[in-house]
Amino acid sequence: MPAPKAVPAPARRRQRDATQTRNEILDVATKEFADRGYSGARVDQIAAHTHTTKRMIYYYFGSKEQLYIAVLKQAYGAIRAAEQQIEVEHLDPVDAIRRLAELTFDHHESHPHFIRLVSIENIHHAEHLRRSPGLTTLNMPAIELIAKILERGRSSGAFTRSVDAVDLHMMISAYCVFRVANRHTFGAIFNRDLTSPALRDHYRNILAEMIVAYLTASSKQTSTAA
Amino acid sequence: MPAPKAVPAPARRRQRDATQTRNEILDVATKEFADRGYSGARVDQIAAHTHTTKRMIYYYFGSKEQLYIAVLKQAYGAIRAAEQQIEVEHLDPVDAIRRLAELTFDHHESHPHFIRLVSIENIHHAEHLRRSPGLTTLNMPAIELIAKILERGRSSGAFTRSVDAVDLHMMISAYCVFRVANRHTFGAIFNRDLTSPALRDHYRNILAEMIVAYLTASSKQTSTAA
DNA sequence: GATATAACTAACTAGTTCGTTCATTATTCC
DNA sequence: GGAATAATGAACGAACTAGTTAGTTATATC
Repeated sequence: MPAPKAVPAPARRRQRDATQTRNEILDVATKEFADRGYSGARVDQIAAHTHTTKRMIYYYFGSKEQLYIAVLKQAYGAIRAAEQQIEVEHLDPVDAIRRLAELTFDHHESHPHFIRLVSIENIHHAEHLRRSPGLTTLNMPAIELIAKILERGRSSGAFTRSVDAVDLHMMISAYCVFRVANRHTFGAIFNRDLTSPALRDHYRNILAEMIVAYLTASSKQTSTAA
Repeated sequence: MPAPKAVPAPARRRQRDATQTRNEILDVATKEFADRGYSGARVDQIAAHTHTTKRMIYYYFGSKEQLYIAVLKQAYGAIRAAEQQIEVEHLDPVDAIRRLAELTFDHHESHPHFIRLVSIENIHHAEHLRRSPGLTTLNMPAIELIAKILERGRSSGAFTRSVDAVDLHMMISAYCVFRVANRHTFGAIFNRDLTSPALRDHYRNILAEMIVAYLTASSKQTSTAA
């Protein structure tokens, strides 16, 4: 037994607190990287926005790149954790997939930082993601979930197509990610704020309708085989 | 005797050619910016990949930022020009919208540079796009085209929903852009190359089916109004 | 062929940026 | 309480980078 540590921890921040310092750096770095991109982010800026100094960034993370990788890891970890929470097994297939799409939509809506980091990582050809074991874990829970719903829908006859789970995930993600990631150029060109709160329900519903329509389409339109 | 120099200069490039130099800089800059992002791009690198020098970049474009804006302008111009070429008025509404989706798909497939520039511009909150008059021209031809098809589909009864042209454009773009823009992270996580030539027809068909299914869905699934 | 000017070049500068050095202070363990 | 170790800070520097200076050469025009 390593001491019960009966200290009441008096709401006071310890003068030296490794994990808190580390976490603060990570949080500030997340914002800076998401905001300015990898090359655009400035280590000095990150330091300036913490209660500590640049020296600590190098003490804890070693380099700008490793800090960025730590930020990526944390961001992906949060998303995976959220995916684990999705509970739609009790719904019938159509409602389940609709619910899943809506939850994905809401989740992206509330995590713009994550989406920006993903965009940034794509600009860099996912080189950091690829080099980080643990981040590329396949068999994500979200895919397993979709696969199960698709299977149920197929056997119940509710879904008229055989659809691959990863493909469906891509269809849903594409819509959700685009709306957040490309809102600035889209807004500039079409003068429409895709992420305006007033339009949120509208766009969430379109997504759900689109996915359900695709899965349940009557077979009349199959392919115009040019 | 220092060489006769009677060479007839056969189809020789002019030693001084303003437009060619300018265009070369623009082409090289497009690649550099698309490849490394705005902050990641190096003016010296761009100069090194041309037949001219860095001074010429400043001679013709004034600054890194103005060069970047010129690159953006050219890229958007090319896309607009391509959109003008789309000719689907002779097809019935369902085939027309399917064709439009497929053409959009193919167009994005063959212009990854443009998609990367758009991603990069979004990282920068579209600040350059917004400040460039002429780039934010509304009433794009693509939207007009979609609006016409939607109208025809509605009145013929082929389409069962009232859909906004900009929204439909967004749905199509989201799918096409995501597949190209996010292929690296998607590939790293799901071990699937979305842009693999072997899968191109597969993904193009999914898009077309999805859009057509949405527009022609029988009204049974409207909203599970939770 | 002389002249004007557009096109061009090499080398440089001022400022930035990542990363480090060296010294100091708090905390833990005995 | 004292030693060992973990955490911290101020200032520095080497390398890089956008932008400039000062001068040169090709081309068109007369």
